[in-house]
Amino acid sequence: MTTSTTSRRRRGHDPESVLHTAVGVFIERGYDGTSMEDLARALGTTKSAIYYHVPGKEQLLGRALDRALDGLSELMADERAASGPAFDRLQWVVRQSVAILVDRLPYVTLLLRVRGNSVTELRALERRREFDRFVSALVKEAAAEGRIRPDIEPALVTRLLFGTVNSIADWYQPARGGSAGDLADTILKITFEGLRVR
Amino acid sequence: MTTSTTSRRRRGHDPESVLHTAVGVFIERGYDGTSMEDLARALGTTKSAIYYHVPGKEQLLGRALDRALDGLSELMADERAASGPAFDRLQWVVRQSVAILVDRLPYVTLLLRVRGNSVTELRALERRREFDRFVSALVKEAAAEGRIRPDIEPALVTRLLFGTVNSIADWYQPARGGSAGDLADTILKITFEGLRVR
DNA sequence: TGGTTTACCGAACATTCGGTCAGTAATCAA
DNA sequence: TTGATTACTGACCGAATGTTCGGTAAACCA
Repeated sequence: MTTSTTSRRRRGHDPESVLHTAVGVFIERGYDGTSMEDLARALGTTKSAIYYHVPGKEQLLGRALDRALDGLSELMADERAASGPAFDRLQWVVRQSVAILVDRLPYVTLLLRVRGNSVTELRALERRREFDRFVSALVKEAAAEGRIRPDIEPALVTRLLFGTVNSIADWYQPARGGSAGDLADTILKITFEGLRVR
Repeated sequence: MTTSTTSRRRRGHDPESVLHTAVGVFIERGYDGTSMEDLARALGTTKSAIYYHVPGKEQLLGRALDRALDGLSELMADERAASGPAFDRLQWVVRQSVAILVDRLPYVTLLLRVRGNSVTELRALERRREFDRFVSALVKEAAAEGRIRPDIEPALVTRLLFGTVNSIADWYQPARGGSAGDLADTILKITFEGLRVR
């Protein structure tokens, strides 16, 4: 046996490892605050070596955002988001969103910070808005079913519900925090049953 | 009467108006994504004119962050956060936090995006952590009182509760959304009573 | 062994960055 | 009227930015 997995490669990097490291640095310093020199340092190489593996800084961001967004797309395409009472589907979507967030943490973290500064970011924002509309419709249905409180606008419920979910990205550490399932349970408990003891 | 308010000023800008505009642009494009040229364009002046009124880009950020943090400091110093049952104090702190967020929206928005890239940002993060500890202690007390559910870690409750509150900064538009008081009512309803109809 | 490909290096590119500075027109108090 | 102050302008600075390119050592295939 020679060195690594398949089709042995002699040294260094590949597009995947560059992306992985880049996303980490992007999160730490912000995308705009990260220079290619910063990336090179984090990878232990030179700027020009990076360009051998990936086409540039913005494409690096684009690939990262797509990983997060593909997760959400798969979620929306799932049959479990399409059949049954809206209330149950909503809970399933929240649970799955937590799972995706934890599973693809760095990519989703990056997505949540995008503000639309470039074509890449604008495209990502548009795909993200699609998911928002999807959830919003679910909340509206669940309200129509009479299963969630009718005294708060569905649009506001959606925003606050996913504000809670997305805030995970600000503090979750895979090593310390519990499993994604436990975290989802907690979030569903708080958001649907409330904090107060009764 | 000559021109404006007190001590008439002939043309243009002052530190306050520069800060106000700068914060808007910082939010739109991100601090690192904003150049002094961008600021000059937004102000309808030149880069060098900006430097007549303010010492530089980072100080601009520092002043903005201080406005947000001073709000939180005043909150912590308030007597209503210090006496009475922890449960009531916690609700008061949440309500006040929403009020500050809405009242100083652009400054708080900026604060919530800080990651610690410079001395200015690190100082801001440290002050923000102080507030987090303050809230965390309150949650712990309220749990000890038996008024909030005991089956979720106080630290996690704090994070999710303020994840919900802080998410306001991502979508609230003063012109459209209701008053800060109404918004706080809604948030307290959802977080303490839950979404589910019972 | 020889030629091709892979994976890089270092230097350089044009551009943009935050910031400085000498000069100046307009307004001010005296 | 004059001298000082205010509020700039425009040219410029060195450093840093993302990206390109000519070269090259090592590994590969024949």
